[in-house]
Amino acid sequence: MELKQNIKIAVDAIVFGYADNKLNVLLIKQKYGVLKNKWALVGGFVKDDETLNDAVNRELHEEAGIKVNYLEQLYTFGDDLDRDPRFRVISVAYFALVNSTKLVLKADTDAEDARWFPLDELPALAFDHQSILQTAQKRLQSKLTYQPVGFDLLPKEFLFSELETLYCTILEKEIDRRNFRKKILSFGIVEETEKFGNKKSGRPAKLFKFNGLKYNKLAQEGFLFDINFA
Amino acid sequence: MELKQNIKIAVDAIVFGYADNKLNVLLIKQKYGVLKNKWALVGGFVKDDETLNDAVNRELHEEAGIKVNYLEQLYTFGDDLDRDPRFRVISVAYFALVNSTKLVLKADTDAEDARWFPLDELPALAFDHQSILQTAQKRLQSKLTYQPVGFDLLPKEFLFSELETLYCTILEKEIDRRNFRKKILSFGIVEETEKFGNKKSGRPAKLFKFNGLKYNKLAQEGFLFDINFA
DNA sequence: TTATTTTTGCGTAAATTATACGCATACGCA
DNA sequence: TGCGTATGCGTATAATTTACGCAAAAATAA
Repeated sequence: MELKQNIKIAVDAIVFGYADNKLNVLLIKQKYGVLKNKWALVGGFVKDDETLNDAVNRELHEEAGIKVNYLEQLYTFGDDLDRDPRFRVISVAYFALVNSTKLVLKADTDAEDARWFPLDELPALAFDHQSILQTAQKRLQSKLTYQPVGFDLLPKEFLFSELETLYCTILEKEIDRRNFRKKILSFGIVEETEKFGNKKSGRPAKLFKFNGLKYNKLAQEGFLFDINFA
Repeated sequence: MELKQNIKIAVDAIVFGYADNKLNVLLIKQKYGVLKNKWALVGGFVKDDETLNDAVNRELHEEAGIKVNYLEQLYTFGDDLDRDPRFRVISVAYFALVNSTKLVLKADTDAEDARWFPLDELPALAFDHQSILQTAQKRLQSKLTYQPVGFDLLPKEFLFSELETLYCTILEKEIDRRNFRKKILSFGIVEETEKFGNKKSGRPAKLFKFNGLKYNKLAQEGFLFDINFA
């Protein structure tokens, strides 16, 4: 077959983190190339002998030095022929969650700088990364309502109030505290620990932890986690 | 930049049709190449100057001569380095619905034959197309429960019993006829026509039609079409 | 010390929605 | 005319969601 295709294939990762009641996204500033001094998503070209999955994890490691908590394919952007001014690039975007934005971001190989940006304080982004980010945010919002991915954004042990604030922040709406607690507890996928978290004031609250095994079991049985509130 | 990437990018389409209370899939048999005499999904390589979307529509036209009713990106398969024995191929799979499997399938350019296969009578498929098809079937099942895509598989005017049977067939479960009707009607997105459909026996039933405008309006307002039954 | 504020944890009534049916109607057919 | 079959409407009951009340436990202010 004399197929001569001149399209490059890349992967990009939208990494969400959560800290101080804010949703953050990981961005990097490239040292070289057209992206010099512009903020962009973590990403790069796929090597001939690596899977898409390996490519994303490699870029995450090389450009920011992190391992993510949750990773799934988001969408493949290939309908804009001029996404990249250099040549035709099709990008497979991945959606990732990490449970601490306090983790060390090492700016290694290609990246000059790697930083967390709150979603409401974004700098100008390279290429079509702004639009990819919006797609990712929508995915996070909808995912949160039928899959307990919120735990991937929190530390292993957390307060119920933290989980609740996370839901309110991401879904951008008010949720009744008592009904939220009841619903989440009814699933049986969070467990009480003996420890207490410390806040400045108010009644001390127990720390809870997510039971991944229980979740997997229920998910396998086809249980639906309908986490919607009026 | 001295980037030398040797990966080909293809598109594949999983086209679902519905006829005689069965869910069908469109498959083609190639005339030339490694796929000679093997059944496969509609698909092919993306041209340098066409969008992914254009590529799918072109292949659908060239290989089967059809225009689909519903089309959306499904998933990008690129984690198996040996999907294609010839060289590394990453395939962006699309999910499509057509409202009549009676439509003329012209076997044109590359395809020797194009045919509808009931999901329970599939031939051996090329490459990893079997697994792609399974992903598509899951997508169809879940999509049916929160987006009224069932209408894209039926003719413009249909009987309620036909719509109900379609849901039962795709979701592979029994649904109470009366509750199903009540729920669908409650959304206000199907309208009664003056016409009657003809069946062999039983009370004559009115033909209904889907109101796409009304659906778009509700969808935009964020209305949730929860089409789940016990 | 005592009152006030804040946050937690449990509970409950009302509204809404889902589920499981009953049954009269309207045809074809013997 | 009676029977089989499919349609269209209705309704009681169960389950779930929603909207709150309120006491307990701590920090903080008076």
